[in-house]
Amino acid sequence: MTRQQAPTLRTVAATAGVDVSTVSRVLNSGPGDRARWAGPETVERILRTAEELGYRRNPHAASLRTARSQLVGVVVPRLQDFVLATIFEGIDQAGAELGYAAFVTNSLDDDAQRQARVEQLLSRRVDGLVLCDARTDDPLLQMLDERAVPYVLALRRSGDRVGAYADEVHGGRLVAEHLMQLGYRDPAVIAGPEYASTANDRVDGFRAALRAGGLNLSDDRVVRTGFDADAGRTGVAELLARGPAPDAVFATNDFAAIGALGALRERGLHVPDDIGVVGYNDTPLADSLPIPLSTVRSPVLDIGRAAFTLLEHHLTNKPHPTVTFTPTLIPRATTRPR
Amino acid sequence: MTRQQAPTLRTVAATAGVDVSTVSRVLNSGPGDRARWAGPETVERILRTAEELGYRRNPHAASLRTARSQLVGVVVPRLQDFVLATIFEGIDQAGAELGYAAFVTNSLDDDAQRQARVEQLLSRRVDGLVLCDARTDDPLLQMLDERAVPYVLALRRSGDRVGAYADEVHGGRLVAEHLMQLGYRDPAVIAGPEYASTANDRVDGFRAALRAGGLNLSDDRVVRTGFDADAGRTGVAELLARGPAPDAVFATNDFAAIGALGALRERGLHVPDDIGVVGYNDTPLADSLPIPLSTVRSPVLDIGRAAFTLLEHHLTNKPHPTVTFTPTLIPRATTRPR
DNA sequence: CTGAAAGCGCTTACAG
DNA sequence: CTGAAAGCGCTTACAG
Repeated sequence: MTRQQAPTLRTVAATAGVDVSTVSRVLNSGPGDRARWAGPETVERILRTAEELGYRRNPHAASLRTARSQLVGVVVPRLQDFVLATIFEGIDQAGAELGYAAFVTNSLDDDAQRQARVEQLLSRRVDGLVLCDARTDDPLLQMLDERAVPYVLALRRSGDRVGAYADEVHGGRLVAEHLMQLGYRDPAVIAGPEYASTANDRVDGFRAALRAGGLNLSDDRVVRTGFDADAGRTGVAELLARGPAPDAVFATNDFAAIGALGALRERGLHVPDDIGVVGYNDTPLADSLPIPLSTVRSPVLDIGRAAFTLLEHHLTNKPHPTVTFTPTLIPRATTRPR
Repeated sequence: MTRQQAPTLRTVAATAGVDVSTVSRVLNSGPGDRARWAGPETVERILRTAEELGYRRNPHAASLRTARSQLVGVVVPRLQDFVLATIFEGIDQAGAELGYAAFVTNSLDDDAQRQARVEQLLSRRVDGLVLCDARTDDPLLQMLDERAVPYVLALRRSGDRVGAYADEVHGGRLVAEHLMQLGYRDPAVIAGPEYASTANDRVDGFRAALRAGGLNLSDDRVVRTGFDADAGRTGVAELLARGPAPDAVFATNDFAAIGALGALRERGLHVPDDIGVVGYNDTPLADSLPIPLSTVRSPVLDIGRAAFTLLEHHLTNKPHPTVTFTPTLIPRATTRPR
């Protein structure tokens, strides 16, 4: 059996005995206003014929005509990262509900790669972009602004650009309050890279809450590394090299926290008895580790959904103000009362 | 500043003083055979003009005309799974090199969802599909066969359909040989769901190698659960409920292995002293766990790349036989000589 | 309420 | 080597 010749609007029109324009109008109207375009029995006949023939509109023809592709492009640092994969899923879900399809692509937080990926997406004629890899200072965004390309941000902020975010400052604050409440007095931070607003905001919130609680986070209690397990190991090594061990470590990412856990173990420091550890993101594994990890969870699926909605509002000239979601602290076994 | 009016072939043709057909032919030829379509200085002029005007072909117009979209659809069980995200990345990379773009979507291993996702992809007029969620018995694939939709499989097999796979039987064998070599004599298996060929093949290879080594894997040493950490916990509970503890556990997935690690710990069984544990996939975290996990690694990026190549060969009527990649054992701290 | 026509931006036989 | 023409499958003013 060979691939069936896909029926076109013309086929449907001929079979139903009406003009293609009528079929087009009926098929593109909601159940509510179909009556505006054809008599009830004509509508019924068209619908039935399209159904029987298995008609599907050719999106390329429609795009060509309307100059709208119903396609969006999503740029993430790494799709292998659970948080980003989930944000994409949210975008994809919300998009599908409105007839949009989404392309995703990895930027690897690399300038050249980001640039190339965005150009490819634009070549594919996406209607707009969701960028999940914004930098605090970001020339790419300026370029998009100049070219008037519709886009929104997600997760990572840049200036006061519109996007769907988690309240990372609040997240950092939750961690500090949790630690203070348990009696920790000398915490340290292993933070992600400077170009990510998320890492910065978490540290800021953490520091502010500590101060409000009468504690000071000195510079030698903060180390900036990356987002992976290796960063956690390096971070612990660095902190311990600087002097006496802190009584808790806040890693701004679960992977870094897990790396830290390993490094602490090698040095004979017991968690949570000798030292507390808190991560960020609530990675699926956090719950299932031999010592379940205390961490912070943000509603990342919702962030993805909201980002798409923002973009769609942008594309249809509706208001689309920034939205911010609130994270929650998930206390588990790597912290406990002292 | 408003979005620039995108230059079309017509603009380029007018500016260069030639016909659109000439521009089209020149732009669509490789550097080698451009000379077939225009004189050298004409070619040069066209290329320069297109460059200066920032011309990009409208892919929707091209698709409409050629009935080829240069789009492929990828269906994965879950993009949140590192292995699947990496396979997608391979497909996307290899596709981009040949001018293809890829859509990904989650099937969640759910029949209705898979069906719906595939239909959406087909509505978008993808040229073909890469399916990473095939089942041992799979009605969806039969449907695609009947409709003559071009597709290839990746990772999970179904019958003898063409795809890019890892030699999972070999992977299972590697685990068994590793354990026997270290002196383990009574291993158990926590296996993924029956509908996934990967889980079945790993168990088959494991069992065969054990037998070759004079060991027998009895039925009560095998428990079938799922692919996540919870499955690992449940698996351990089930195994221990059946009688004396095994001296090793092979979980066919790292997440399950990590869940197992947690459950063993709660029961006071020390890894690797009391019991060895081996996972599968070499998840990023495996290396960084407090007790680094022994596991098996398959070249999943290559599997993704190969899957795309297979599909592209299919689409262009070139031979495209199944390809199989060989996994490697990564011994770490959850197993050791007894 | 329905139809006829134009045109979106390409590619590709067909001529010359 | 280059051009003129047709047509892919839609949508949308414009008529009536």
